Formats: sequence, structure tokens, C-alpha cells
Amino acid sequence: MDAAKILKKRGLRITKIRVAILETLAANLQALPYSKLQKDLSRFDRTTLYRTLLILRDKGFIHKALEEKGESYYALCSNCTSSMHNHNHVHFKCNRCSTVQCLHITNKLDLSIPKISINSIEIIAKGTCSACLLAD
Amino acid sequence: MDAAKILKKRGLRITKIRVAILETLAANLQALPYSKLQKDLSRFDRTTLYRTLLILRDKGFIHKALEEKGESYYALCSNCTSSMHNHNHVHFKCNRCSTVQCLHITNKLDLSIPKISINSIEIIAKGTCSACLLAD
DNA sequence: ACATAAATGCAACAATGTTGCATTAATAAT
DNA sequence: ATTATTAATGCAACATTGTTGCATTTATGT
Repeated sequence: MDAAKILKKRGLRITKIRVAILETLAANLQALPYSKLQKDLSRFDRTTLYRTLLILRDKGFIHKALEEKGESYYALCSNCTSSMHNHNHVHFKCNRCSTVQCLHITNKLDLSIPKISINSIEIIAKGTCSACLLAD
Repeated sequence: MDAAKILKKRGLRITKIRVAILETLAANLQALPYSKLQKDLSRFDRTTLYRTLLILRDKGFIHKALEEKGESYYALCSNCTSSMHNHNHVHFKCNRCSTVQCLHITNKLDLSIPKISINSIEIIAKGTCSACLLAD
């Protein structure tokens, strides 16, 4: 993954923390909790991390996979842009090892409720991940 | 709604803040953000509110309908107990007026993913609520 | 009314969110 | 390559929420 090239292609300045965040997220299969990003990227100021996460989210590079107990989990986007965020996948959290992952599903989920206009649907599943199932 | 009676029936002590929380939530159709509870119940200590919310959640009286941007939204449970939490409903947030409500749906949502054991599924829908649609 | 277990309020601290502002860095223009 | 300009960064500061320990008060069964 060439984070610099990706940033450039999408018209964003190439800065150290942006490259670092993208590479950190790319290096993990799971979504990463804020606290982990904070720790891994502690060479940067906390405010900068905070603002950079906002920008990368806004521009469609990353998304918040889950927010739970005051902690946000971040993951790379696969197909988003500034104008279009489509996260048609399920966010799964393992109750045992606490990892969070994005699961791409084929099932199309349609939900319609009278008198309400629904723009987006988010699904959060919890259970036991394959690694923990195997560890039994 | 007789909060005291409900608490007693479920074996919890009847205290002012418990009654107040249950009545506050019962008085609203929507789920209430923590900040609103905090404000309405400011006559009680913040720690007590925090701990009481934990207890009422644990005992199945209330549930966290949504956690977003660091803010938790709470609502009454309809059929939960200490041992059984079943929230088979959708949590809906209106993007315009920011209200959060629990929508009871009939559609059964089944999701199965290979190699993973799923225990619970939560659905969060966002869009425009009926009141805001009418206000156009 | 009393004993006892539980709930409360207070103090204190941690983590995250958030803003303003001066400094520094990235890019475009020369 | 140097400079101008625009954006990003780091620092300080403060708000909100989460969390724990402990002394005091309250709810309830006897």
C-alpha cells in the first residue's frame, strides 16, 4: 500500500501522520481502537491525530467501524469518496478477544418503515470470531 | 407509569433517582441523551446517575439505544430482565432533529456468516423522522 | 425503632473531545 | 532552487464523560 500515492491521487497533502495512520490501519485486518492509534502514533500530538482522523473520515479514506464504551474503532474504507460513503458491510465485534472487523456481506438488507425516510443502515453484530472459536 | 411499583416487583430498592430516571424516560417517546438526563437530574450527583444507569441497564430496565459522538442515548426496555435482554428493534436517529427512537419492526433479520458465531445483532438506521418530513 | 446491607455524595483522576493560536511544513508559482 | 501561500501541526487550555474509593446516608426486613 502506497499511502502517499493514494493521498496525492485524492488531492490531499502528503503528511507524516496521514501516511502513518493509513499504513497503520492497512497493516491490520481488524479495525483499530482509538487508544491503539494513540499509542502507536504517540510521536504525533494528540490534537493532530484527532483532527487528522476527522479529515480522513470526511474525505472517505477511513470510517468509524464501531463506537462502544466511549471508544471508537477505525478502519480503512474500501470504496468511499468525499461525496459518497457506502459502508454496506457489517461491523463485527468478538466478545472474547474484543477485536472489531468489517465483514463484507452479500445479503442485501432492506428496511422500510412507514412515514420515515431512511438514508443509511448500520449493522453491528457481536459474537465469537473464528480465531476464538478455534481456540476452544 | 408507577416506577416504584415496577422497581419493587423486580426486587430493586425504591430510591429517588431510580424513580426519577424511569419517569423521565417514560415521559419521552424518544431515547434521551446522557446530557439531557444529566441536566434534568442535576439535583442528583453525577456519579450516582452514572452508577444508577449501570444498574438499571444491568437489571434490564433500560438500554443504551445509541452511542454516537461520545454521547449515549438511553431508553426504557420493553421486555428485558436481568438475565434476558432482547432488543429486537431498530434504533433510528433523525439527521435533522437528532432525536433517537426505538422502532419495533416485524421483519426478522437473519444474518449468518461462515466461521463466526453471532450472538446479537444491532441495527442503527438514520434518516428523517416523520415530524421532520412533515415540517418540509 | 433498629440493624444491616445498599445506595448516595464527594473527591479525585483518566480518557477523549474540542477550540484558538502561533509555528512549521507542504505545495504551487517563479 | 527559492519564495510565497495555504494548510497542517503542536501546544495550551478547557469541557464532557467515565470510573473508583470511601465516608455518610438511606431503604428495608425484623
